Amino acid sequence: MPAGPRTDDASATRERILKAAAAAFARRGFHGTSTRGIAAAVGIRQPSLFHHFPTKQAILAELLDRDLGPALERIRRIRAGGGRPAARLHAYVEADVAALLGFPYDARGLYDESVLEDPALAPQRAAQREFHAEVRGLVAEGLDAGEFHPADAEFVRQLIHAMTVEVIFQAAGQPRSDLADRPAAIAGFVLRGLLADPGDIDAVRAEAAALKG
Amino acid sequence: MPAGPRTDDASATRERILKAAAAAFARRGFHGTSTRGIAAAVGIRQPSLFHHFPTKQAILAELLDRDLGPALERIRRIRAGGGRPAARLHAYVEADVAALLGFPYDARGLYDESVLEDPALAPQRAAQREFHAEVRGLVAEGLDAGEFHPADAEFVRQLIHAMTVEVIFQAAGQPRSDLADRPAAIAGFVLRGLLADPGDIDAVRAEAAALKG
DNA sequence: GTCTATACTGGGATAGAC
DNA sequence: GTCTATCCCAGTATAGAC
Repeated sequence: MPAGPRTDDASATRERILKAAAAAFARRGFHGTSTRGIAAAVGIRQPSLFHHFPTKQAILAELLDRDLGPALERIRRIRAGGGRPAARLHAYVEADVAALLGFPYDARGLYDESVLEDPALAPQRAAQREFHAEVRGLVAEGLDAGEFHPADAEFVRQLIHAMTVEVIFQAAGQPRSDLADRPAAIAGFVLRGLLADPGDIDAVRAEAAALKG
Repeated sequence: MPAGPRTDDASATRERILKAAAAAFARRGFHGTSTRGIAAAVGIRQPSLFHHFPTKQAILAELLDRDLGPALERIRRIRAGGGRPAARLHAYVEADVAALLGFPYDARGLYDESVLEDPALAPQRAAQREFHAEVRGLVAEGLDAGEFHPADAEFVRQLIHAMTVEVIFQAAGQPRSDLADRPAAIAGFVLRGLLADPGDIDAVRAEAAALKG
């Protein structure tokens, strides 16, 4: 049990650094954010940051890990389960949007710039690739089954990604209660846009709800 | 007629700077892009940039102007015209996506970071606000007419924005011929997602086509 | 219109005291 | 674990020759 007052303080500060850094990345982008600015927001001096993280990139890496890890787990669980592709995609979009809204750090700045191309962030880049491949695979299943309008799976994946991410730009500064309907709203919007047979939407929604429970 | 060989060279270099800067902003973001990098891509030395643009921000400002000016004109023309809101929205999305695909500079890096908040870019920020207000107004018309699923107009506007912008992330490095169907594909996707009556989509598409001609 | 040389600033990271 | 002091580099922008 390596926990004690000193450890608690340290991890609390680490947490505040992650929060402040995420907020700053969201506002100014990674390159536009200075370690001095992060430190000021936390209430410590700039060099003190480096007691908690070896580099500025390491802060970003940790934020990415905390987002990507659960995201990968979610999509893999859904892909491994049963149900028709359209229902599983609906369930995935709902779960992903809900997770983004519940993410305790501001995720807006995490994926914008191509900071991921830096070799130091290769693991995170790889995780993101895997995640995208899983989503694309799920879309491809629906296309192969003839459930969706014919389209390029990667193109559709990007549209879905754009919409799920968009919700966090809305979320900033809004009360949670106003956003409770977002997961279902976005999943519904996506599926209505995709489904070859529009009348199918209610059945898909019902099956997706069953998959959740 | 202020044109001559020297002027041609100068404006040609200006053009190459805009292209190179846009590509760099897309890859690294505004803050992640150095004037040295832009100059190297153009094939001149870093200080020579400042003969063509007073500051690095001025390069971004010009790129924004070239995108926002026509975009505002497009949405205003559509809003001033007739037709039911759903058809006009379809026509707008098609026109906007087509324009983005035809934009001669890489637009991916132009709106990501909140560089627009800098006072030096206040005019561009104002233009963007106006543009958003027009789109939101068009969406609100459709909502008021009962043509769309009930939703927040600003939320819908952001979803539309995310999808139209997403296309330029796809466009990078792809042959134009593969993208010819994108405007119609995205407009169709958006309208299917929005329409309260899914069976309406063909009528909307037909009226949108008439509006174009 | 582009060059070299350079001023000046801000930012990431280290050293070492407390 | 945080501090002060400081190093070092990258980046924007200017001066002035050609």
